[in-house]
Amino acid sequence: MLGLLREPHSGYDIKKHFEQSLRNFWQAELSQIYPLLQKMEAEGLVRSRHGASDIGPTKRIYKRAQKGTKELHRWLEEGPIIGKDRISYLAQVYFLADLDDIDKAISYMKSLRDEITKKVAALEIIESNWRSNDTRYPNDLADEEFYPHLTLALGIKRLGATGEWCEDSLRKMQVRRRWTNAKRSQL
Amino acid sequence: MLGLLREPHSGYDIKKHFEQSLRNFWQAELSQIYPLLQKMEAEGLVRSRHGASDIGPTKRIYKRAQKGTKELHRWLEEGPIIGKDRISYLAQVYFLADLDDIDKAISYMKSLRDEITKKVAALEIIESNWRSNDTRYPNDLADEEFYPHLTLALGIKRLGATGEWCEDSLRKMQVRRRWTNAKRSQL
DNA sequence: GATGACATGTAAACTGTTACATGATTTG
DNA sequence: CAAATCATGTAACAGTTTACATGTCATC
Repeated sequence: MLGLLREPHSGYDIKKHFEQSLRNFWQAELSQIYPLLQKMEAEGLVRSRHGASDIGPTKRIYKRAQKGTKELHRWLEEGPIIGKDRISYLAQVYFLADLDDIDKAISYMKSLRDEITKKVAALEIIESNWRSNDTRYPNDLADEEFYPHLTLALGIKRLGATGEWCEDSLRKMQVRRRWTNAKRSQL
Repeated sequence: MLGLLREPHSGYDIKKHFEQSLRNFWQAELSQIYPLLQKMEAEGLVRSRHGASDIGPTKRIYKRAQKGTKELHRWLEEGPIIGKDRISYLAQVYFLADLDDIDKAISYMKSLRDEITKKVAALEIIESNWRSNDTRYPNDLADEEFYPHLTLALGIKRLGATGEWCEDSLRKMQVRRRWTNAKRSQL
């Protein structure tokens, strides 16, 4: 939130940012955003003023205060925060054996692959649009756009790797299915 | 938790599992595990009995009930849960421009690369130990071990891709630094 | 007998989601 | 004027972490 509030934005605007550029690695609901903005204002990290909307009712526009910038920089200079990412679908994969049904496991993996494929395609469209709308993309972008580009690039790379893993896994699982069927027909 | 409780375990044992094989995609504290076990028992998903420990005080041993197995299978058959993973360090990367200091940004990325390198090395050691202790690894493993192997393989693959992205990003950033310095010396 | 690992829990604080509630403004 | 979007919020619940509290058993 502090990062986004380098430029003035309303809570509603912030939600749009979460839905657009940040959605690959962070999300937040309006019901979390509004109280947090109020809390941050009480703490002196941001300041608000009223602003007219181009379209729709008036907004409350927040912007980072000096204290907020200091806090943001402190967070950035702490170094990378890693190691706490949860991946729900991996928890499911981990326990697929419990179904004791290789066909169900394979169809699980296929639908995972399909979802991943969709997501990577969506990111690639974002990137190709960016590329065609800005001749500076990617290496001559201003810093404010270059770092977001890096996060997009990682999103594409990771999802691509995940898609390949799905295909690898499917191949391994299909081999196991043949094995199982061979055994069964021996009975 | 239901997945793990196919075999009987105490809360303390479950914590060990989270610290070992599941740590790459899921974690939980004892203070979350114990109340949850109690809640699940009240709901009839698991049953508990007392059990002696090899070492240390007696344990409360939980095991999945039929209802728990049903619930686990329902969850698995729902299909993949995706799209809500948060990656804190990407939020940091996104806003690195705010520091307005390419050297700080580069040292951020270097320390990210170092952390990723460490993690991938740790996973590779787990895998190579597994491989040397079990000749069936990976394709002839029993299902109960094969699916955990898949999650380990994805962990390695994703971290590897992330490490490559760090190196790519560092190269791009170093080019930008030279650019900035060239500009500065023109003044 | 001190230390550390084993073992189980509670309380308070914090974080996040879902549901509810309200109302303004724009567009068809 | 109906529906969609814009805009801001609260309340209840669910999930998670940190700190606190207690006690057992094995090893040095």
